[in-house]
Amino acid sequence: MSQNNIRNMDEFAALCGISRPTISKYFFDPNSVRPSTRDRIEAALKEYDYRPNIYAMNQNRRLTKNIGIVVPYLADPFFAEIARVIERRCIDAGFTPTLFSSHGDQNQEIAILDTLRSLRPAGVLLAPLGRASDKAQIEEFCRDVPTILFDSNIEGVGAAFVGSDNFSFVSQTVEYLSRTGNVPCFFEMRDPANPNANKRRHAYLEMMRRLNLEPHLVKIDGAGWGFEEIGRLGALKVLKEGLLPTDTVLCSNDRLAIGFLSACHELGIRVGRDEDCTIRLASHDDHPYSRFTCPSLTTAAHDYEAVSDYAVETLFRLIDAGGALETREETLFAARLIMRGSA
Amino acid sequence: MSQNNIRNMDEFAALCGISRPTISKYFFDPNSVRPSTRDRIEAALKEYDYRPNIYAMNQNRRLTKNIGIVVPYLADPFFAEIARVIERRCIDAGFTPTLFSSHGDQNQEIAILDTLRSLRPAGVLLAPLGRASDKAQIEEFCRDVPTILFDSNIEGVGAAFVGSDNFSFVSQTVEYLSRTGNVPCFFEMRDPANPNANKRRHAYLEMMRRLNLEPHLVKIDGAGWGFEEIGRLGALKVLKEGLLPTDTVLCSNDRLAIGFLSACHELGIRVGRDEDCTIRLASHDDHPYSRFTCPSLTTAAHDYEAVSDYAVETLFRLIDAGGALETREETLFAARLIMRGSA
DNA sequence: ATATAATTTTGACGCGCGTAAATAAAAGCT
DNA sequence: AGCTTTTATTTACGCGCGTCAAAATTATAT
Repeated sequence: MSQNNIRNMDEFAALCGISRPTISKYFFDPNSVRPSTRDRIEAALKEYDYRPNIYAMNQNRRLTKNIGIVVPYLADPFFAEIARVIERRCIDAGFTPTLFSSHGDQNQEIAILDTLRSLRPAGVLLAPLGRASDKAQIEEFCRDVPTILFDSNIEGVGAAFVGSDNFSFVSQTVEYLSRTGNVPCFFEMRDPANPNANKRRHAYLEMMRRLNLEPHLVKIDGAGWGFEEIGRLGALKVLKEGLLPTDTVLCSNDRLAIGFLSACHELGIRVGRDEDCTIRLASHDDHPYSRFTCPSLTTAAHDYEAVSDYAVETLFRLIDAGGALETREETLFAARLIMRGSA
Repeated sequence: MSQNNIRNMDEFAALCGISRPTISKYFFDPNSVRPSTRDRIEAALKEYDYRPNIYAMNQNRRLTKNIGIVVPYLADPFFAEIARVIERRCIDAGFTPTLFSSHGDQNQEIAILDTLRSLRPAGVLLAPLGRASDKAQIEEFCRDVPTILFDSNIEGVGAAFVGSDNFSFVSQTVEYLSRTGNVPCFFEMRDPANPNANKRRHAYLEMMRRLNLEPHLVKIDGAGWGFEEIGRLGALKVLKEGLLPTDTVLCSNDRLAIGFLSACHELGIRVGRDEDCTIRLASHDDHPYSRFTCPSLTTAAHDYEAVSDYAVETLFRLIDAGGALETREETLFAARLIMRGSA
């Protein structure tokens, strides 16, 4: 690779022996030029290591190759993991993804949408904060920018929603728990930040109705995204005051369950299926850490790959379709029960 | 806020009654214009909601307001947390941070540096992969782009390094453990990905020498960034085969310790200070989950805030100084021992 | 009020590339 | 070979803003 003193596309085109508009076309889509010219360009590219100025490119293109990925809380490894997969898919498809985290804060979420507007992305994959989101702002954003919602739905907003089927999660855990032991109570935050939490509560109630069992909701206080600590404090209170209606607890999500386990350990309460255990605990999400808790968590797992892949795929369809799909699709993927030590 | 049909800075300048070059100056640095004009611009800004085109801006500016943040592994909440703080500081200082994760992969790290070059950032905060990094490439990058290394040092590379003092971590845990019980052995990966691991091993050996105690290194196999699983498998092997030289284990980092705890639970081994416990376990990092493990982890904590703040502050100094500091500074922050249940 | 310094305006050019239309060349087909 | 279709070239303009120099204005100090 020789020293590249190439300042712009004109010079590179000259070195290639190919006209600048063709080079420009190549960089927008390598497949849009004849294979023989593509080869010549790529040979020159190898030799001279030229890269077009992205600012000049994006300024004038109808559509950039940028994709925004927004997650509500990146310190949650669940979102880190899903973001990783999505990022990979975007890069492989020739896009430039940029990752944003709202860090659980409404203002940050709005600020991100603002930043995203000026990035003029081809599309956005947005996992909203949920209850804490400013829905009007998100709706307005989605009108201007082709957006797929994932993980957490907002009715009617965005071109499509891709997520997990909360009923599938809860039905499996409830069925399993009630089949193998006592009736599960449902442990959750009183004011959950995420709409999935509400769907899970309803699913629990519905499943209990179907099974002809009496439902018990255990609601704990706490706000924000520090679910482990909220779960821990809530569990401490519930356990100390003997408020637990049954010996089988189904947490709304794994992070609450991690806190619950921590509380149990503090109080010397053994959790699991063994004879010396007094509580069974199960949960939902298959959080990356759930297999390392003590005991490991029985949980219903997201189909990470399917959700990520389908969300990305839907976004690409949306982009190809010029920014609008015929109808707003909602796609839900089923959960997979993972039986581990805690129940 | 009236409907903004403002297409460019010219139109906005006309609406302001201020010349475009002055507006341009304002957007580069609001303090560079007279307070009275600043007020007029900001009043108009409120009314018309104009935002300059970032692509046109960045194309022509000598220096963008972009800052790149690169972490080796975002699914590790430790990095997610530090990235969050750094991001905040950058935004508050009027910069536009972009977050990248190498996801533990050398090729990704190189690809990120490549992307960063074309972003022409004012500066970069880079936490390298460590052993897996292509040092030559990073070195070359740092010659072109003002870069501060953090978390993981590469000798002589970058304008400065800001991180934690590994000796401070290990000296405190070793001192505490050996004072309150049996001599600790050091539990680590045979080929650690991160250079901090090597520093910690040396610190352990040095501390043991000073205390006139016999050191024991317990090296386990495994590659990659799935430390919990590596720790779990390593611990299972060590515990089953009775290879543990003492009842006190000091893990190189919390994620290994989380895996270790998981293994202990599987084998029915109780960990902690209580009488019925057979192992004491301590570690380093104060991972966000370390307080929720069972038992909670005694660990040495990073001064997250100090590291983040000083890294950012140093980067700003570097940018102000035009991209080069007089000498390469290495700044290390001391750890803080956090005593919890595991030791 | 006057001199001086600081700020703003005017006018103009350039950045690197996208894009469009007309033309030319190449490829594919019969 | 002659035709059609596809692809590349030529030429030219525009995007939105940074930046520069000279001129005009405004603020500050004496």
